[in-house]
Amino acid sequence: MEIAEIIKSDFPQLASSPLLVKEIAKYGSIHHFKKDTVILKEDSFVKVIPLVVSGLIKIYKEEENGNEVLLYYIKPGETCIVSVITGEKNEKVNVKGVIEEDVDVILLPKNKLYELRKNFPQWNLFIYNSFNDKFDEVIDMVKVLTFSNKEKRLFDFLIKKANLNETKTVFKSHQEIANELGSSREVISRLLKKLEKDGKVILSLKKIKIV
Amino acid sequence: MEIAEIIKSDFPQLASSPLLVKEIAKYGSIHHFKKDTVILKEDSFVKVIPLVVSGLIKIYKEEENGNEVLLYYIKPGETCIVSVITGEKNEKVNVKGVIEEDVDVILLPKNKLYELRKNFPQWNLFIYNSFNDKFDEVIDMVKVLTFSNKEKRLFDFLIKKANLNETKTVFKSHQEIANELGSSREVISRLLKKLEKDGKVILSLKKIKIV
DNA sequence: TGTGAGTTGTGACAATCGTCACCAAAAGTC
DNA sequence: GACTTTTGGTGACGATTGTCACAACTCACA
Repeated sequence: MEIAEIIKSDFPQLASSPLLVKEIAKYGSIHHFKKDTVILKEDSFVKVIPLVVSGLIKIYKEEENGNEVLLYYIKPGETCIVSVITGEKNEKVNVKGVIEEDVDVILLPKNKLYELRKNFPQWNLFIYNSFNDKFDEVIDMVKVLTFSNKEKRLFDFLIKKANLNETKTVFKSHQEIANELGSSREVISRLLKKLEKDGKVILSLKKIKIV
Repeated sequence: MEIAEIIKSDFPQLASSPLLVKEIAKYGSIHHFKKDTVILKEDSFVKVIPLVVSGLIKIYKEEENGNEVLLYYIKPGETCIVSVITGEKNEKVNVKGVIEEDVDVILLPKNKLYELRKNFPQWNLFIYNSFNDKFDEVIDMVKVLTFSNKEKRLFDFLIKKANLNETKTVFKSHQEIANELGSSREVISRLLKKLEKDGKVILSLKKIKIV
């Protein structure tokens, strides 16, 4: 499929400007990345801006000691605001981005950012919206972390993750979940067992179905 | 002092464009707000965008049950990104903003936002920068909330808050701190006592000095 | 100078959660 | 099929933290 067609169907906010669509089609290129590919490396400079067409990208923060904190996922129809902002500012990235499920992305060269920002208000609004969405997500995370226990945090995570696919199922091991939530495997196992007893999830190997 | 002068001395990023300074001077107006004034109300629409000249604004999220979560402070030289973004999007605000220390602000009418964004790349970059800064702060908060105990969280908070004035002193009661950190007064008292024993702070009534 | 509201100190207790230890079950490998 | 690796289950224990209870202190102001 042509880039212009993809933008029109998957990025409605950008599609409202035919000139902008043309511009993106002209300078963008389609790429495919496989699961576990690192697409954002801490302390590196951004060269391209991704517009996610399919798949899922995980953005998280990694500590010196190997700990990680999940921040959010980038879904189809979204872009990576960290890339956009650090790209515009010519600064180093301070989060990590990894392909969670194979993605198709349109990549825009970083040096086109200024032009897009200057000439296309729709682009700017798209960025503002993206920023707003992710900011809200992270703020909500702060709220949950402040007032809720791990069980709520875990359940919130499962709901959010499960909603990203049709089967309402999370395909992850307890260890993987523990890593993303900054907890330990044993705790996650226990809490999942409790959620199962309460009829909220159904567990099987590397597979958690939301009831 | 003239608005143009203030911009030039306190908002270097904006001052790089004389035309932009002129524009802000033309449509902005200086206002003073006293401590505890609510300047951002949840579920309301933004009418003006503040550029903080002096003082401090506290941005936090309030729960239904009265709980609050401190998100960040807006210092002199900064603007309120939540206002900018929700202003541009014509959406309701979902956080609360209260004057923490008497402020002088330049207020810009919301309907000038589009023009500024469209005509002045410096404005846009200023907004991007502001967004980036606050996003980083909140992300860091997620990290601390995930991996650190209350003592670290409390000490981080004190450091950050104390650095906003020259005396390295936080003028707050234990109860107020507990509210902002989503904890209880007793816990904060205990931890502060511990910090004092460890020689990290000096306590007196409604006053905590960082050593 | 005495009173009261607001602020701080602290012990006791329970719930939550991280960690260690060890086992069981499932999947992959030869 | 035997072995190894990965994944999941669970008891025990201690540290952290929220809560209740109650005492003590500080300061404004009458």
